[in-house]
Amino acid sequence: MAGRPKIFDEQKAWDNATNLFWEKGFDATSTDELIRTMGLQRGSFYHSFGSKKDLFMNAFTRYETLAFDELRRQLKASKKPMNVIKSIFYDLAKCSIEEHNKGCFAGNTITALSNIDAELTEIANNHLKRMENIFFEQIKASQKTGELTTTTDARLLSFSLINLWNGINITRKVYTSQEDLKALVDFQLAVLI
Amino acid sequence: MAGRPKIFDEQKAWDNATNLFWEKGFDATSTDELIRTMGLQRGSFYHSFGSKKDLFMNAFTRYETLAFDELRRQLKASKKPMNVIKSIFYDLAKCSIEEHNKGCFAGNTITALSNIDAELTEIANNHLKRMENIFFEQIKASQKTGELTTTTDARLLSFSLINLWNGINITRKVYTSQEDLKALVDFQLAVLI
DNA sequence: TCTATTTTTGACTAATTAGTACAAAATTAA
DNA sequence: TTAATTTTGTACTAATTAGTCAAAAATAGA
Repeated sequence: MAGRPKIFDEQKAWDNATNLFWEKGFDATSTDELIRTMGLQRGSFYHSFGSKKDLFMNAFTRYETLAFDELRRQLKASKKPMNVIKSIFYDLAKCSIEEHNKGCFAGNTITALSNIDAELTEIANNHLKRMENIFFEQIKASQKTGELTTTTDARLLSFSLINLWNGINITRKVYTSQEDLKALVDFQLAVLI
Repeated sequence: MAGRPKIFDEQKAWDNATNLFWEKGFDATSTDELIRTMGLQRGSFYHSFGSKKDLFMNAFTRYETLAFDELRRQLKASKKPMNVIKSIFYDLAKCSIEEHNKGCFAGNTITALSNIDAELTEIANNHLKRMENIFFEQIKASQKTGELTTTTDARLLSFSLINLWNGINITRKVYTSQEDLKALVDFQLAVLI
């Protein structure tokens, strides 16, 4: 396999594209800005990444894989995996204003595109469903091991958690106080006993 | 005051513009589509409504006034005003898929524009803060009258309610089952005793 | 060195965007 | 009837949009 070698940093190009899409959303991110941010030329962009939509889908999938692999690794490694899940929410509360404004990549996408692009909406929908399912599986497991003593239905708890996730990712854009957000998380996670 | 009278229905023009912005968001709504939907001509549009952004701001304010006036009226008229607040959430759970996909006008706006347009984001932020404050005032009042017996801090409860609102308005786009959403609302509103 | 393969480069297109200009038509008060 | 006022309709602009294309450049292997 010969050919002129790529001169841009592929990992960084993906990271920068993901970050830009996450911050500004699919529609408000122009190809011009993507190309600049990713550090390549117009032709190379379309040659290497297909189209703006292709890039978004692949960037999202890459982000999802990285995030879930890491979460599953942490859950497996922990002796109290429910604490890993709880810390997901406490981490949100600790974010800076810039991070607050980024919000949830999936939630942002669904909100912006649910009446615009069915394909991208479905990808983001599936992400949240997978996340809820990770919560569900862990809650069920922790109820078996005794880490959790609550007898509340695991599905209801996981559904409530994904809803908490969705809520905080908007609420923290409006209310940036870390103490207030922490108090909210305390209050909401009190059911996980 | 002389002058040629308007031939388009002003109320309906506002309603249609609001609805379109609500469904598709500020950026994804083009002036072409606005003009068509509002039933007027390009010249009349800019003459009567200024600019796309002016129209959005005025449409949002009009929507906000209508919604909050109605809510305050209901709270005043009811003997159990906390039931009015509870029904806000149960009503969300009962929506059709199309209504689910519309979501919250304010939440949509914040999500789409928080890194794009500070002015429109602030208007939508204030809307959610006002809503949370209506919750707060009512909870405080109902704790005094005895309608609520819980001693949980009124601010924490109202904060939790606005977060529930934000969450459900995304969650219901992903999980459209009315029973599941009702169960979530039941579970979350159990603190209002 | 030659060749096949791949990437880079930058100018190009066609469509869409928000907004403007302005004359003609319509309406009403005086 | 007329002067004042407003809407209408349409052609226009300037900027931005996503995406295309062909030629030049760089490599590995024969």
